[in-house]
Amino acid sequence: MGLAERRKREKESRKAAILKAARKLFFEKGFKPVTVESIARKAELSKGSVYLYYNSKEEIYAQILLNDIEKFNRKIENLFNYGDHAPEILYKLSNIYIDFFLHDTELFRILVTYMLHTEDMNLSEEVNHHIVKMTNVAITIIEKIFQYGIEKGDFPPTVNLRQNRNAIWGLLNGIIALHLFTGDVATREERIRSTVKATLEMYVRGLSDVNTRAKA
Amino acid sequence: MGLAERRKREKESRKAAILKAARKLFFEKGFKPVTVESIARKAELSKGSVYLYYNSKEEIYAQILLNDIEKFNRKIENLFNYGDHAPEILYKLSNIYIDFFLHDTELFRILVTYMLHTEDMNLSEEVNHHIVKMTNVAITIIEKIFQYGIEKGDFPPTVNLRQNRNAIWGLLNGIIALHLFTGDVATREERIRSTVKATLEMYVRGLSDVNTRAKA
DNA sequence: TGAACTGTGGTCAGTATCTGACCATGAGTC
DNA sequence: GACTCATGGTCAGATACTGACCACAGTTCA
Repeated sequence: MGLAERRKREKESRKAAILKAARKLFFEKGFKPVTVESIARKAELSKGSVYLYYNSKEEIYAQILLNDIEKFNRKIENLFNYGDHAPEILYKLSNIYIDFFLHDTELFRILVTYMLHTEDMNLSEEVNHHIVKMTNVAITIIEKIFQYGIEKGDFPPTVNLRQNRNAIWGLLNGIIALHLFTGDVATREERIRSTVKATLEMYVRGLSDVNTRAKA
Repeated sequence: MGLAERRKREKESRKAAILKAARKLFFEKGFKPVTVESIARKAELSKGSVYLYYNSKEEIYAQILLNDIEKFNRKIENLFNYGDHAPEILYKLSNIYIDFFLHDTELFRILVTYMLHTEDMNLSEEVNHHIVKMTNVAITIIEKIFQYGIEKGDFPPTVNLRQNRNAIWGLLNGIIALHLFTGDVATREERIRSTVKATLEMYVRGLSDVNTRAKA
């Protein structure tokens, strides 16, 4: 409650307004079609002011990614704290991951592009770093779920961590991609969630069958 | 939702912040002891900025008075619209008037000073004008209530409008003044309201008695 | 009584913040 | 390969804000 505090508050409020405006536009149109001028107008500022708070259009984009990734990390932080069985944790993680991309389809496009090793996105090292980091976090957590599942007896001890981790990661992204870019938008969420759910159930059943058959 | 609108909004927000800060300080300490610097600090601005929005300390004060007076006027606007009998309207007006000064005891002090014709407040013509105007509005409404009471048969047609108007105005201010500046603050509101209520009831009964006795 | 002191309303030169015309560049067109 | 167009980024000028400073009224004290 002072003069300096007020100015600091207003500065942060400006930065947040720019980010909020940019997020909406990026979400609607993607990266390239959004002009800095349009971000400025939506944030009720001039273009020059936008450059007072961020050094480039890309920096704005990177900041949005960073925020989203942090939010994702916070959400998966507690996955193991509810005493769920491994398949349930796997299912919860999938839904968090789906939420994430329903909220930011553009990020998914970047992620896919990144995974395909194309360089035409022309993203900075910083942005790339965030994406890599997030990808690693997600992949690592899947591996941890399998590890946990083995320890708890949900999965047979013979499952190959790395192999299953990659399989889940692949099927998750594959299903999301398939539905995110095709079909009716209105039914998209429902289609993704139900397909992922069914596929995961099938997959987990398959894991146990292997075990059962091995025992028989 | 545009750039110009945002700047206008922020300007108004600054003016409002200054007024809000000043109101609190004036209410606590009166006019003189409040420094412009203290208003600025409470509004999280510098003194110079305060002078960007208002030309003088007195102008700030006048603006607060004006706002309060306008609020008062809005409240009494509908007094006649509920089909109440004249004594009830009189009672409601009294309570609005009491609310007004419980909210701004300093204004009451000014009003009393003004009514005593002393010039030591050194208020500008503008401030004086507002006070006169408000006083006139209140006095006029009391007279109207008596007029209305005669028409509706609540009061005998023989009552002298001007005489009764002055009497009510005097007793109202007298009771408020007595309790506002004496006794325990905690019980102040209750003391004022109950005394005014009892006095008004007595007064109205007196009016009718005159009528009854005249008829007998 | 008047010199010195004190406190505060009001000023203004300096600083921070904001703006949009302008420039450089790259993509698309013929 | 010259031209047009769109847009990311720059910067000189405009706007908003700050606090040291001044004038002066009121107070103290010899």
